[in-house]
Amino acid sequence: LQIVVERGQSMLTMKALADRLGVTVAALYNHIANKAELLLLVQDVVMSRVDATGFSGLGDRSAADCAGEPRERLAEALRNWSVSYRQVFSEFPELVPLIATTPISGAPATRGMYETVATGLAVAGLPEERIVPVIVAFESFLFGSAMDVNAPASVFSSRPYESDAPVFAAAVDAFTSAVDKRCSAPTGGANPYADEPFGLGLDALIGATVALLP
Amino acid sequence: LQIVVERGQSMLTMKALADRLGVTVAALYNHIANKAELLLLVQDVVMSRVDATGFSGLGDRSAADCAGEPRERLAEALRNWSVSYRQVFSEFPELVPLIATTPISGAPATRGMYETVATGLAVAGLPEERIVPVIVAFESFLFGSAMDVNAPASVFSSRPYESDAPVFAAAVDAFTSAVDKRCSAPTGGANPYADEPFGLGLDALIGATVALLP
DNA sequence: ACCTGAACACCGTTCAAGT
DNA sequence: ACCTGAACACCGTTCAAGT
Repeated sequence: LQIVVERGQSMLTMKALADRLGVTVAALYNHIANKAELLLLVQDVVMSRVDATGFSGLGDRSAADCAGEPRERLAEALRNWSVSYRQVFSEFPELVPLIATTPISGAPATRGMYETVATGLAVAGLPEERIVPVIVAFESFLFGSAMDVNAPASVFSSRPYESDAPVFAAAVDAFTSAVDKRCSAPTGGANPYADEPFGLGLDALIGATVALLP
Repeated sequence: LQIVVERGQSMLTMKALADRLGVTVAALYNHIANKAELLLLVQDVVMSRVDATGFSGLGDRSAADCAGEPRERLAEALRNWSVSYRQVFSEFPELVPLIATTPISGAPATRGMYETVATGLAVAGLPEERIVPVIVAFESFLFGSAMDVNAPASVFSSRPYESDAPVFAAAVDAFTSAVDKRCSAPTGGANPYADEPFGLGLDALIGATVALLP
């Protein structure tokens, strides 16, 4: 029955909408202690959709056809994982603040993902005490980026008031018109203006991470 | 009277606690349209506490005693701004998701900060169409970092379950014991384990930004 | 112009009572 | 073991009525 509850990764996460199970609100409390526990279950099923498989084959030095040198392969794994991570959580923006401050105790899929990523970083040669800082730095950026995707495309539209911020307004115009010119959305975000900042920050973090390798 | 309301940057932002004004909840609706408008006012007063003054003197090439070369000075301005930004919003974590997705229309202090930062980046020589992406990338990281500060220090404590994530658990141990050894908190965060990831990501973003200068 | 009191629809949670 | 119905304390919002 919990499995059905977990399927309710859909929006709002309100009990009223969890009544798609054709059940009273009070009945839910026979299966979960409180809403926090429900959100933990949802968090874990959402986290399980993040693709961290790129970190798995990082130790295979024997294969002669392994793509590129180790630095390149780690960069690729970090990039794919980050894109997937942002993609998944941009669909559940209301979960972001919760996940960012929630202990992972009792969330098996979440722990599994951390284990995969940590293992990949370790076999790539990252010093052990740097693994967690790297992961946390990436996650901080990814959480913020996921929220940014759900910002309205007009976050910076201060059109009627432009006069008191001319330089910034000009920079917004220069950026938005540059984006409008090349129409394709590289990482497929909903907010077209969110992709370039994401790529810029992601490249910076990846570059700094591979620079930590011996 | 609104000024007094703005003073209520204190926690909870609930109307019930806004009754420190010795007034009924309903009376508030004579001054604001709804809670969203109130939060906009709070957002702006919080944003006004972010220190962006480091970007102001960036154009002074005449002064012979200007500290270091332009790249160094921009890096310093970005660092001070980021530390202040994270510091301020780590005190109001519940505002972060709101601010990250709220248009800045009608928020004068917020617009003022963006103008200062944008001007600093422009005079430093950053191409105009890169200004907004850089700011957004920084903010994404800063929002995530601010939430991370408010995560319990034990976000990664999966003690009883360690067995199924041995590599990650070892990495957590290596990191936490390394932090515990050097007791000082560099940026003064509440969560001592949040400072190193923040510094790591911040250095990465700063490095990538100055690399964009011609 | 500004405030109060009462009401409304919502939310998370509890609990006695049923089967 | 699992569900219901009713109740509780809370929240944001509205509105008639006061001064």
